[in-house]
Amino acid sequence: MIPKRREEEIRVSDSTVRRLSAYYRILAEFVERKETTISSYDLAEGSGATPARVRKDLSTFGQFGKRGTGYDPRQLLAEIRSILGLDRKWRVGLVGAGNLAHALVAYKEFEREGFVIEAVFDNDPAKIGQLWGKLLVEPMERLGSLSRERKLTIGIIATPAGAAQDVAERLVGAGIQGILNFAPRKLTVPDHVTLKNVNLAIELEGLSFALK
Amino acid sequence: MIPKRREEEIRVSDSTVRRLSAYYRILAEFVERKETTISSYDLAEGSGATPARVRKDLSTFGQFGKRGTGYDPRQLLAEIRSILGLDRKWRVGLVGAGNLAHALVAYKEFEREGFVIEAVFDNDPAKIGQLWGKLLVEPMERLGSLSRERKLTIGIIATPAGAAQDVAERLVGAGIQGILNFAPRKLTVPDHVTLKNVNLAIELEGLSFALK
DNA sequence: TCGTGTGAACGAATTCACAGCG
DNA sequence: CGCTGTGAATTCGTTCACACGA
Repeated sequence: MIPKRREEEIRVSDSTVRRLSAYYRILAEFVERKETTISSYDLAEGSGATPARVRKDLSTFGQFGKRGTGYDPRQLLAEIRSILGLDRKWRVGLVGAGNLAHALVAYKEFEREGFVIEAVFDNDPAKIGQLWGKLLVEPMERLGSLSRERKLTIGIIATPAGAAQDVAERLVGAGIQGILNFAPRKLTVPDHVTLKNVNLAIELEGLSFALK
Repeated sequence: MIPKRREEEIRVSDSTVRRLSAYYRILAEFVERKETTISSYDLAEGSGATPARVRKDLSTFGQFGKRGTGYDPRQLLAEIRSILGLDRKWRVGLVGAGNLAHALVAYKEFEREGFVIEAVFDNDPAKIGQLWGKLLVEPMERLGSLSRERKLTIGIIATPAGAAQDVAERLVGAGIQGILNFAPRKLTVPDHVTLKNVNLAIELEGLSFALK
């Protein structure tokens, strides 16, 4: 209802952002089911948080609820969409045209949230020129020119570990603002570029530790 | 050097486990390069932690370093391998034979750390019977019998969201101990089964928030 | 001397508990 | 009354700083 003024320089932790993502998905379900209210208890149950935590998270950004009633799913969904920056289109370039890239291109969730893969690059002649849906697999040489031409803002690295740092530098050189790295290698990028890493092995190691 | 007695019921946070995974990879590089020592500063730099944090993390499990010198990479690698439970073989069943599954089967890191994919399942007749390297794509009906036959302990769900809960229940029924879920759906499993979720969209949403 | 191991200090995240409002 | 919004209390994770031993 009353969003907080943006200039207050709110500090938001990484875990808060991850929870907002979780709330976002629960809200989408509630809207889908045409529910007219949702409580912090509902959001807590679906996301694994506590009701107090949910309310604290939301209150960071404004006062969106009605006391005694709860939140309006449709409205809160819109608020969180805006908070997460999902109310705009993100043009994404995907580097490395392997199986993981294939999976990412096929991942419906991305498009739904405004992440549109606008280009796929690889340096394997056997892959260059392949048609992936509407996308043509492009040679690495075109990364710079196409990034600018198609106004890409996010790059996804889905190459083998050995190529990752080089690819990151090319992406930075092409003016990309954020990088999502799936290669199991620590990358170095300038401060003005945001880097997120996903390491599939870490999750399995977490399971291994828990089961041991 | 002196590992801590295990019965002390040490509480280890999720973030500690994730950092141990990071140290593990740095140590593997040091061993590869035949370095004879590694300090908490080296481990901190490579993992994004602080030296104090590294030492605290390690001291949770024992005293592995030499004062004034550092740690022996080979020895510390072995310790962490044991702590993470990577000193044994984990037999993994993969459900859903799509592109993501393909990527996971091809992911070299898994095998290297003891995670061996022993079976792949799908319910699509077009996929059943396909040969993936040495693996035959099996029909879902065989999940129970094959899980037991091949002593699978971990199940990976790489199906569409709609099938995930059903698959999880079949895995639980087949006696699996841990589940790694890639489907964007909240799953319910009994307490004795460990569940880890990986949601590819969450990471992109984090980027979106940071860039907005 | 150098870097570990660790209690103590600190800061961040979470939970408690209740005032406030529909 | 029911559920939000939020200070206060608490728990948990991190950093500091230094004693200790190689």
